[in-house]
Amino acid sequence: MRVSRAQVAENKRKLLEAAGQLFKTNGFEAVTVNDVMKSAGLTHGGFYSYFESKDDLISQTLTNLKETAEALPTDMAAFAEQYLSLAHKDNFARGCSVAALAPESVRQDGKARLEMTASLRAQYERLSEISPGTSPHDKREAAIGIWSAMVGALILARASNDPKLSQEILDSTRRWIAR
Amino acid sequence: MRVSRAQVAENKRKLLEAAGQLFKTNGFEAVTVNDVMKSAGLTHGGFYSYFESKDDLISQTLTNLKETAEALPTDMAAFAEQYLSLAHKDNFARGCSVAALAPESVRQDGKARLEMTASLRAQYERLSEISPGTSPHDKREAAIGIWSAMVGALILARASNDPKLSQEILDSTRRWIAR
DNA sequence: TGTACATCAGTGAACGCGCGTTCACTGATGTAC
DNA sequence: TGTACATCAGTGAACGCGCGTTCACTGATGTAC
Repeated sequence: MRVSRAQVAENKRKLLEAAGQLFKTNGFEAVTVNDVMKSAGLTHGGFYSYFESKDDLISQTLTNLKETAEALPTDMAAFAEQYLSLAHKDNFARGCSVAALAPESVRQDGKARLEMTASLRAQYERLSEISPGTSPHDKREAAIGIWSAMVGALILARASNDPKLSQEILDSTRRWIAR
Repeated sequence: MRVSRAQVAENKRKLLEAAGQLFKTNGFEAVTVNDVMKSAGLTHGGFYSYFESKDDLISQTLTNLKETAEALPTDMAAFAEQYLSLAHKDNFARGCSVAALAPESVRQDGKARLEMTASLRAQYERLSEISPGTSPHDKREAAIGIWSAMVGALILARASNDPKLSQEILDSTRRWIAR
């Protein structure tokens, strides 16, 4: 049955939020249209009144993740400590979208690639402001190097099935960044 | 029809090599059993005389990738230059297994995780030997930090759909590592 | 070395299953008067 | 404000398709004598 405009807006918000968490946890392919609809309390048939296709859902979800990203801490050491923590390593659903989805975005269509690239640019600009260095050029170079190391460390710590090695990867990378 | 033992060994070698390239290029899920068999000139039905299941193929492929990994350069700067190149960024099939498959291995079964973890350990030990630092502890910490940055940079450079940004990520990370 | 038979790698049709997508229908919402 | 109708979000069955996997069969290889 038909539903109010407010309900439609709320459903779409729920769908995009659920999709973001599911995609970050299980990857684009393993998450089904039905999974996403169920997590908003709907049935799968209604999917196409919200999205044109699964590809459309993916690109809209990436846009949503980019727009709802929380503010960046103002201190690099504090940001690194939180980012390179065991808690973040284990929390795929609410964790970094870039670490979770950048590797998969390579194989997605143009819109998804575009969103991911925009997220990267935004992150480099924000990180440049709190990066070490005397010139804007040096600060940006540091921001890029630091972001490579942080994303790499999170991905590798997650890939390890040995918690001790995961911890060592996070800790060593954090100390090496600050060297 | 039956085939000689030598042919069986050669087929298995071909299958594992093709699977490695296909998985690194398209991911575990997108590559079908049929894709792998075709690339060795066989039909899909024969798959199960070589592997127990697709999961078995995945873990055997990871073992094979680890064992057939080329030797590590003896110089960190030379290694970084080759690893952080546009050529490597564009060459998924023959490129780094860790950057291509570590993000996906998280969702694989125990054997695949085990192989990936072993690959990580081996890489840290090899990189420790050519890393800067005065003590073994410092060298290992540097090796871990450098490997995080290299893998992260390759993944992010691949995620970007703007070649200029990709190049900047690779170059800046390389310079930042050597700072 | 040659022959007869057992083995088994490979083939291709078939299976069950889950996926993305479509569709006819329902009934509450939104709109026109 | 109240009524009559049009709209459309949501439902659940159904679709076509491709996947991993199974299976009966084929015929060359490997083995026993």
